[in-house]
Amino acid sequence: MLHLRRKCRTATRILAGVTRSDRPHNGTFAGPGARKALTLADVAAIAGVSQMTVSRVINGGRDVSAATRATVEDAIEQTGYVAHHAARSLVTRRTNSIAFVVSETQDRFFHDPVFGAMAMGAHSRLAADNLQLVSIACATDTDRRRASQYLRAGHVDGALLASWRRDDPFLRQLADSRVPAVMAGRPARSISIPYVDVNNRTAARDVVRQLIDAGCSRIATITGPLEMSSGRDRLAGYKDAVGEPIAVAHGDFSRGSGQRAMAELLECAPDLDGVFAASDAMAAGALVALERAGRAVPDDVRVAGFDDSSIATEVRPMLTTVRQPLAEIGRRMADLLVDWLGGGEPPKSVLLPTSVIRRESA
Amino acid sequence: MLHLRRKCRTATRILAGVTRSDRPHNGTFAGPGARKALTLADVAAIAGVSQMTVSRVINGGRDVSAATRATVEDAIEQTGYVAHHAARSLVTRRTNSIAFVVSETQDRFFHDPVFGAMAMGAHSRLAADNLQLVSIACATDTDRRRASQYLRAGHVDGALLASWRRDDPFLRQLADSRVPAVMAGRPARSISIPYVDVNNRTAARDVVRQLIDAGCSRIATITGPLEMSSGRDRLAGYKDAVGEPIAVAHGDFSRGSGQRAMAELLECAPDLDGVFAASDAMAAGALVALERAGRAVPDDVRVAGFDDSSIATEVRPMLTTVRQPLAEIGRRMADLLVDWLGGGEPPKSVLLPTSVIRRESA
DNA sequence: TTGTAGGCGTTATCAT
DNA sequence: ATGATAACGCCTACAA
Repeated sequence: MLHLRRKCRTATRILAGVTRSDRPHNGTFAGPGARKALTLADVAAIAGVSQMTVSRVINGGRDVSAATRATVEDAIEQTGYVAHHAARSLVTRRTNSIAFVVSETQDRFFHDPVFGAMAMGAHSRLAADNLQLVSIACATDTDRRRASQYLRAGHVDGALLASWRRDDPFLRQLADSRVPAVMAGRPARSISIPYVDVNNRTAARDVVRQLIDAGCSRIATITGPLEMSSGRDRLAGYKDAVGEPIAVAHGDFSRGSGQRAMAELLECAPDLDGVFAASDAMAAGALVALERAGRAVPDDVRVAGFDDSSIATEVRPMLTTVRQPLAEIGRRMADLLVDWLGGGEPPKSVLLPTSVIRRESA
Repeated sequence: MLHLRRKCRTATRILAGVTRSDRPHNGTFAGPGARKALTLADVAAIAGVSQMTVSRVINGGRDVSAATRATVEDAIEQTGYVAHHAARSLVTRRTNSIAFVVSETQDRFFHDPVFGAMAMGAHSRLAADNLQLVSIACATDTDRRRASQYLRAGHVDGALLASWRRDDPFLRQLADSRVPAVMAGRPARSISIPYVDVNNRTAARDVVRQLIDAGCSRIATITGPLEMSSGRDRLAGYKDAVGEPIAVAHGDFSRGSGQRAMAELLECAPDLDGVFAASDAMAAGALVALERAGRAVPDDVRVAGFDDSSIATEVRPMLTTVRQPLAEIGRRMADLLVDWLGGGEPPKSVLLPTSVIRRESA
């Protein structure tokens, strides 16, 4: 919506008088524990029935007469009663919540659209079962220990794992625990966690071949962390396509690391005419470094990324990249987990297809 | 790190043989409930002591002889025992976790660095007390209802709230509940939730004056949601500086909305020579729209943003903007909440300072 | 259709 | 220093 001054008196008038900045103020707060916590017994007393009846109404209301149900619902409405999670969970063994645990800093967690896309997919699947998705970022060992404890203590019914190094001890610990978990990307062989992944190796090979087909003969690469399957496999795919690597620089999938790595590559292999970055974020960083070095993309140097996250179309030139269905990956992870929780059987892992997307950078 | 082919045989050799893509495989999984859940009694039996002793060891180990403690710790280590959260929480009334609840889609949640910076600040403060931060995004009413239930059911000890419209019914519901919560930004007057904020109005006024000082005489604005205090106040500040608005377009703080709004502004006020966007993300979107329209920034049109999030330095030209201390805001929110949980007293709200940062766009 | 009794796994209280 | 016992608030039986 847009309002020109002339055209939109209404909007302007509505705003008048409500836009003054207020100073901080504080009303009166009940404070935690000020009001005694409401229990089933309280609501039952108000409704004039037994706890059991209230419980029934809350959990579906079956086998309750319409009249008493109405009474009880009134009481619930009036008191704002919500069943205490811990008490309920203790007996039902369910929390109705699922954790999305990413082994990254809060900053990277909230900055890389890859996680957003996955979370969106997972969220939509979980919402169908009214499961609450809670996200956890854990970058340090202390963080990971805390998160691991959190999961194993039973705060959630299961976990979705992303951006973990393939043999992380906490991953192993989780696999040994009874917490159902599904990973994005493959763990080490010795760790039995079902996963959803793409064939990173062939996908990387294909996009590098695209670079070759476009005329590149000296293609360098910026890798992801080699402790993660995706990092290793994408490097392997690059090698499959180019044979002997011209130059290899290591990043951590982040934009900043991509920029640094590109600067290094330019120094060590100034004659390169193509770069495959193992993530769009790193490719975006590479673009900045190339611009600073006065290299035109794609004319002097062609650049390819990986992910097809929203970054790919936000940067100029827009990135040629490997599309992996991020939201679908999240959805499938959630799907496997929910099935697992329902059926009791650990699910089979899944491989999803990728495709090469040609845009401006190559 | 970078490895030229010649220089880094080691790295290459290390990789050889481990990079083959594996097909999906599944080991044997215990599955949920396959192994009987471990309890205090089990550990106690193994250690040959009472549950109480094990409990003591877990919770600090005071009043336990060194010998028995060692025995018990062995048993815990050996079994991988972790106390069941629900049972413990039922009696202690503590969960040792805090929710960061943002009223946005998963996508926006994970895409706007503003939230990342806040979360980082909050996380660092909470980590000091070993509190787990869990993040929740709720864009729809269904989502918000679920999140509200989650909070009121006692899954967490308290909540950090961000990006809520000032009079959201769920906000009100939360304020009426016994869940301690601290907001980023001011709620409606009638809603008593302590908050951490900046003076959006004077900050916006100052950055618009900067535009004026730079020579702009026809400054339009792209607002945030007017249902949020920050959106309202930043618009008010803009008006304070310019008097009669040239043109006003409305966005939702997101990049895409900024691009759309800028396109509208160009259509309705083609002679504008300055734009104040109420967020860096929208300013970034505006930059794209201006580029497409062939307007040079800052030569033809000067652009100012708000937040000084990482976006401000990622786009070209880099954004002149209002710096608000996002991480500090998160930290203070966490601080207030932790104090509240400890002291029982609802905290006083806090205003943090801002400053105008001049970069390339204005 | 409704109510009563018991137990989920832990910690707090009180003995010893 | 250690152990027995009673809550915590809810739900699953079973009984009425």
